[in-house]
Amino acid sequence: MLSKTCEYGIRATIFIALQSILGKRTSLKYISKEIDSPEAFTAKILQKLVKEKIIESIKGANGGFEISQPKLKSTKLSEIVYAIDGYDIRNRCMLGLPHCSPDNPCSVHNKYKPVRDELITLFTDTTIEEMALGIKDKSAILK
Amino acid sequence: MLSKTCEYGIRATIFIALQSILGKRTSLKYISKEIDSPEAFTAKILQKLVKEKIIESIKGANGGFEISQPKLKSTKLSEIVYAIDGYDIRNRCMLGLPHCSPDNPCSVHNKYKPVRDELITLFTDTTIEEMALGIKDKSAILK
DNA sequence: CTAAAATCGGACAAAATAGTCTTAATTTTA
DNA sequence: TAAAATTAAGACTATTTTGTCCGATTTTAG
Ligand code: FES
Ligand code: FES
Repeated sequence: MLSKTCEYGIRATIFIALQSILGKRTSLKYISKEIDSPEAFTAKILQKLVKEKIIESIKGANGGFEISQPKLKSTKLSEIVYAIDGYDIRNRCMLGLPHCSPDNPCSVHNKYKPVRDELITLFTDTTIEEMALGIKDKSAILK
Repeated sequence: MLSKTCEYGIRATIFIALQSILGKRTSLKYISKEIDSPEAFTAKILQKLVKEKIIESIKGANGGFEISQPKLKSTKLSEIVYAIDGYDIRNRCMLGLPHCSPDNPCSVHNKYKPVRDELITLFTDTTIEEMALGIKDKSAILK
């Protein structure tokens, strides 16, 4: 479904968001500890998310990662997914045919399309803040 | 979502099913041509499907692959998926947490679970015959 | 100014997935 | 019976994904 890279990226973003909501900046070391991910690998993913302007990084001592208040509310889960895994998921054929389309459908297209559409809706409707608040009020976990 | 191995496996099974409906037995060479897949790799996948008793193979000249009439109707798409990709998809956490459960949900569990359930329903409700008939009546394609 | 704490960037390594090749075994047909 | 057509099986290779390591850069604190 999602690559491991993307899974780590989403969990890291949620944790950075949580800390930002609490008014704190957080470090790579702490992030990878709290989301239970390999530190060096997570560093690479965070670099990507910084380049894609989903999170912000501050170098040097007392540096770390954070997300601005406006972005917490405006950034959707879909942006993380597309930044890391690309747009392929939006119109990939479930049976691997080169072009998924209603004109040349595979044998499961008509059943799969609605499910995939719901997944895309989930991605585009869910905000980073929303996910982070789930962690804050302890109705969800990160590891 | 599904591995390439699984995609090839499903497409191959659909094609074998179609030929069986038409009363014909079909060969590896023809299958990989008709589903546009690498021949040697497809051979490996078919071996697996034979072992799992989803398709039958007949060795020697005029040999090939086929599916019995009863199995065409009784075998579900889910059986192919589980045989090749395993049961993981049924309860894998979208964010990669080690155990997906409603007791310890990740930040998207409540939204994702229903979508995943629909996917599983798609798998368990769809028969091989149904998929093959879509190819037969030209309402679906295989490559 | 210097040392420590942090991210950045690129090369490298390991593991998983995808795919190939060669030889053996089986069956039909000439 | 021998050749041809076919699947079976195992070793091998290639590619992609996942992950590590190290040195450079930036910033703060003493
Ligand atoms: S053509 Fe296969 S899912 Fe659309
Ligand atoms: S816990 Fe993440 S999808 Fe269920």
